[in-house]
Amino acid sequence: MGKTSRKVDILNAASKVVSEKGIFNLTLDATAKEAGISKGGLLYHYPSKEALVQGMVEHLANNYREKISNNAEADPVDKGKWVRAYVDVTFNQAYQNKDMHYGLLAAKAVSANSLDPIRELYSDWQRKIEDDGLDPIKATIIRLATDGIWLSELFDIYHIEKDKKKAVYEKLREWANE
Amino acid sequence: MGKTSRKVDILNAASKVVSEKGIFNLTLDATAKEAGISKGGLLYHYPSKEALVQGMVEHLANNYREKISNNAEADPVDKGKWVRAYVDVTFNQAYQNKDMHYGLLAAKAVSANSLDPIRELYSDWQRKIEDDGLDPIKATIIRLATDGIWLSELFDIYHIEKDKKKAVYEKLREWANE
DNA sequence: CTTAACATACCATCTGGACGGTATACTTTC
DNA sequence: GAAAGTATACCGTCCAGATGGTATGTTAAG
Repeated sequence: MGKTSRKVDILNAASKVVSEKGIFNLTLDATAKEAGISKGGLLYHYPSKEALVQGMVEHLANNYREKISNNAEADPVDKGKWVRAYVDVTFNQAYQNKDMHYGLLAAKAVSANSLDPIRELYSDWQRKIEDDGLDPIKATIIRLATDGIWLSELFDIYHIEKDKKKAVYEKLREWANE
Repeated sequence: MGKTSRKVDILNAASKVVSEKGIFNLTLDATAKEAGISKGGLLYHYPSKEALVQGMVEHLANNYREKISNNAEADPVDKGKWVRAYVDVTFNQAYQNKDMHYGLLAAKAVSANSLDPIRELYSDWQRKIEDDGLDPIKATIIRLATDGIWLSELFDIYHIEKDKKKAVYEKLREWANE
């Protein structure tokens, strides 16, 4: 538990508030209380609610970019490495804390352009996935299916059993190696 | 343009508010104004905001259930008909008005259990899709990829070009016929 | 005349955020 | 090296406006 910066503390607190109490209760007061500081202190770091949400989105976008990037670069095989990285990270590394979920929801709720960092991230990935040496349509489908898993967890819509999730994962991985 | 019931008018108005101004501005006042009635009138039909959102969710769940059901029943081939219905409706019929999007967002924002009708719907579909005569894992992947398309439109995260979307659609359809 | 379908007026509460202060650390000046 | 100035990181209070919901009309239909 090294010392994290106060800014990151605040972002984590905001995520926690969204996760526990929903978007409508993501208030400055609640976030400040969760982060253990006052509202004034919070507003010092993020001068408005929109700035706070912006901070959440940028933080998680950077996290994901780095994770997937690291994964792809560590892959010894070039062909399909971005697709595999996308699948692996989403299935196995993305959900310890559900930052991405809550950040996305908050961003969608707050304003249209607060999602811009995510848009950029996705365009980038999509380009890499299409240019990954696999059939672009099949690669896109692998990616979309991965997003589908993600959607179901985001909205908590239906629970896919562990075994089935694993089978899906393995099939997608298999396709990403062809 | 037939006369729709006032209740449905209100639900459409609520959807429109969410689409144009975001979840945070889905207020009773705004919904009433959009529906052309007073707040008192709105509260006569939906006695609370939660009831209003509940109404949105149930309405769209019924719509979708019916659409997919009709599609599947009209399919002359039994094997894979639910998968095809799911793909077809999501790709081609679901987005004229984005009810599902806004209803889902509103429900997720308002309370956990307001998503229950959607959960039920999805469990139902998943069961049918797995028991559709295709390889269950492949059928699930087709379904997840379809959901992925849906996610990208819901969050307006990245725009998939028309041609590519069509190619994805055709590949998924092809798989649904194997 | 009764009931359904609204409208109007009003209220208690909450929220974003502006603001004035405080304590501490760092920098510059003499 | 001490005093003065300045920047950083917070705190606690206050307020205007928005919001959900209630209470009380009013009107039209049957």
